Amino acid sequence: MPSSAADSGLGRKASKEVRKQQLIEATIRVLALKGYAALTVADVAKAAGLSTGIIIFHFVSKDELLASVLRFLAEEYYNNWKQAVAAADDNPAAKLSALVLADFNPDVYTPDKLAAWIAFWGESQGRPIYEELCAGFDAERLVAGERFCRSLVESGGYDLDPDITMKALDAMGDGLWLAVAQSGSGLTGRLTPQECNQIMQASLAAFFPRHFAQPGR
Amino acid sequence: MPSSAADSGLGRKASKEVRKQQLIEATIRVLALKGYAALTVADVAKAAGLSTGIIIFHFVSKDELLASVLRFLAEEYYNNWKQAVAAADDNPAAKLSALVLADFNPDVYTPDKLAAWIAFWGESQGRPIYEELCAGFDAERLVAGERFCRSLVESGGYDLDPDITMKALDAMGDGLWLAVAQSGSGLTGRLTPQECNQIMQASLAAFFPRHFAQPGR
Amino acid sequence: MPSSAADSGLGRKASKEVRKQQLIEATIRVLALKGYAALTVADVAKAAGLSTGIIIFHFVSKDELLASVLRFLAEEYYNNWKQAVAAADDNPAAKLSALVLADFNPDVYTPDKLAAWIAFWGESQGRPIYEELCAGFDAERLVAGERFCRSLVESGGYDLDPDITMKALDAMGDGLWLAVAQSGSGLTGRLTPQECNQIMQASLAAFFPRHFAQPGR
Amino acid sequence: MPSSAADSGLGRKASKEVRKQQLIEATIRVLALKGYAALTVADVAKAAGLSTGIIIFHFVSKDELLASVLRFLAEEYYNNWKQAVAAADDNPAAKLSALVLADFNPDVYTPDKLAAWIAFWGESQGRPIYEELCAGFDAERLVAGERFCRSLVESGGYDLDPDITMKALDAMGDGLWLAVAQSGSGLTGRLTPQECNQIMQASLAAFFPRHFAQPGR
DNA sequence: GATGAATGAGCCTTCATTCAT
DNA sequence: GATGAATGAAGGCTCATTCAT
Repeated sequence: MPSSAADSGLGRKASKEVRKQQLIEATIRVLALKGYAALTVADVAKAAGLSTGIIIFHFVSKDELLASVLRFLAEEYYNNWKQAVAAADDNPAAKLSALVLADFNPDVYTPDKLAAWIAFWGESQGRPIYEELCAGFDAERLVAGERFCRSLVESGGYDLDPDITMKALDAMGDGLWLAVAQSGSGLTGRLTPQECNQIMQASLAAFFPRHFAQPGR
Repeated sequence: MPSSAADSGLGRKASKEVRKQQLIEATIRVLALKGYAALTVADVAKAAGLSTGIIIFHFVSKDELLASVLRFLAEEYYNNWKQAVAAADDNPAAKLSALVLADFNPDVYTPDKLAAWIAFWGESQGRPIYEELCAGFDAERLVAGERFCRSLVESGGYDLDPDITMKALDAMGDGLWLAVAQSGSGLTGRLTPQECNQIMQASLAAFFPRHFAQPGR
Repeated sequence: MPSSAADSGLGRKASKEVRKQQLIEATIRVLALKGYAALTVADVAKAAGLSTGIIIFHFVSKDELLASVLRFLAEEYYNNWKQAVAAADDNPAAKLSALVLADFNPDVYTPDKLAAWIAFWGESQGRPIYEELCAGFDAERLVAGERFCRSLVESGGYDLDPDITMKALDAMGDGLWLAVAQSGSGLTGRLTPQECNQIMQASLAAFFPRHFAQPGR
Repeated sequence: MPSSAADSGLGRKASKEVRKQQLIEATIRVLALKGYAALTVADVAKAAGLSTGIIIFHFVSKDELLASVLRFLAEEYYNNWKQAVAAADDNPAAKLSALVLADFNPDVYTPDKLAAWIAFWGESQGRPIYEELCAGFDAERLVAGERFCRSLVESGGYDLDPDITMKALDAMGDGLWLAVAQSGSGLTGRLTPQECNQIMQASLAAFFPRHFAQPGR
């Protein structure tokens, strides 16, 4: 059967890595569409325009496929904020802003990808993969963010605990992702990545008014 | 066969409603322990100290059991914040505080229950149940919170958009729940409901410094 | 819950035998409605306006209930043709006619009852009950019929084998029952007991034209 | 695992249609052996020397498997009498004889296949499949048979109603099938296809003595 | 590499039977 | 006698995985 609409135009001779990436992306689409529990290898095969056999061939098992997807997402996430922070002006405000706003880079984060993330969150109970793959990365980001917050608190004389503030911003980021991910379901009050960006900027301005301005004012 | 440890001491002839509630609570425990995808009817039966047959007898199907669990959680959530707001002092600051802190009432929200919520979030894609049951409740809470924020903004002269502020607080609440739910997994930086309460209070103080003080200062 | 429409007006104190008969009749109705494979004890209970427990109480098991139904039908069948033959005029033509037409006595044979019979035929494979209960009765009827046929052949000088003739009439009787039983399903060309009677009389006239006239002529 | 005795020597990669036919035939064998109610997918799989999964893979559900069996039987039945009538000499007596005797063609109708038919008769209540698949075919055969009877009545001057006569012969055919099908159960007076043929010929001779002779005389 | 028929373990669901009330 | 919640064995169906082609 010739390639489906989802095939991305790759022929039968795609290299090993290209094919794996193609399957990872198909899995993300299915995860967003059906959730973790309802995802089957056959669904992924169909979404990729390939057969079920080839998935097991490349990934050994369904669990390993899903672990590869999570690994891809985690690395992409890490690279995305790392690079955003590196590219930012060399002052704590710009760095912190880059760190927390990187999560809403529309080039990287479509609702589909966020929905895939939420699906993994929901399944992190009882499965050690999530922790194994994400715990270190998460911690590093929290530590970096807290350092920037501390600099701002010290230089701006804010009455804030930098640890608590970073945890608040981190939690808000997760919550906004959830809202974006559920936007596909038509839930009331759900958001676009652009709106999230605005909400996050407004929050930065609330916590650090002498370093950030309310957006749009 | 003697009752298992999970039986809660209820005899064979518990009333229909009591038995259903007992099964709903067992389901929440399993959801927290194994996640949505790995939950089986047999797991729930074992956790409740009953047989698999009785679950279908009372709930018709596994899907209907899970819908009943979500319905229970959604109603409990609604009643919890409604009652907290009603019991609060009659001023917008107290009302808003009651609204957003109700989510961390330790009498209601154990890590288990939050993990169950996250499991449903992860599966809300592709299943209309979540939206059907929760959309209206969620919207009502956002509207109420925004009204309190607007009062504070007007009386306190803050440079804030009430809608955006409430969405920020709401997202933060969801993100904190996620952090609590994952505390069972040993993930770094995860939180207890008490810490969440503190973080949320700190955030209220950041947004509305003339109405709330930083906690512990 | 008070008695359903199917209760036949019998109160809670029905005697053992009356209650068993009530349950047998409910089973026949269910058999006609749903067939043998789909019949459940709960269906019968509902049709009788009673609980499932009482069926097992009276009949020990579902198999025993169904055996009782078949036993009832077989005995009713036996008594019906025996009595019809006994009541007939004392000549072979009248006796044979009474024998084969007894199957279409509308006081005894409603489409429901015939459908129940067919359901048992369909399940007679692999279950010895049918044979155990019916073989002797069937044989006795065939022997009696053959004797009447033989008398007619001898007295009428027909070029017929009495054994084969009786088997033909017997098979036709079964086939006509099938047609009546399926009349509930709306199958084309299906028949009423009255039409069967006519067809059977026409056949008697064909086999033994000097003893029977074509009906309606 | 080596193929069982029932495998018929077909390898793992039989074509889709061949495999489906193989499973249909296994189902007929099980139907004859255990009846409709007791038939399980596992029984059929075992009888075919295959696994249970492959049955659902090819037929979607047990119900669809059984419907496919009935469809096969109905088409085979239709083709059998159609072809027999077409091959017969071009006169009404030969056509009618071919029509009614086709049912006892020993190349097509083994006791197993007849038992499978009876099993479907018994379950036709409450299930519309039987009617859907067979009603049209049955009607066409009755109409054709009646036409032949009418020709004979007109040319032979018989005092018969062609419609009633054909219904009588049709019912007799069904009843004889029933007798053959139950021959496996050791019921007294049960018949072989050859005996049925003889009985049917005797009946044709009884109805139309100027066109058919009593067999064996 | 790629396919898809085939396998079989595991799960949801049904339902005859039990038994406390 | 009668009820109906509870049990648990059995069966239909799903789906990850295998493997002949």
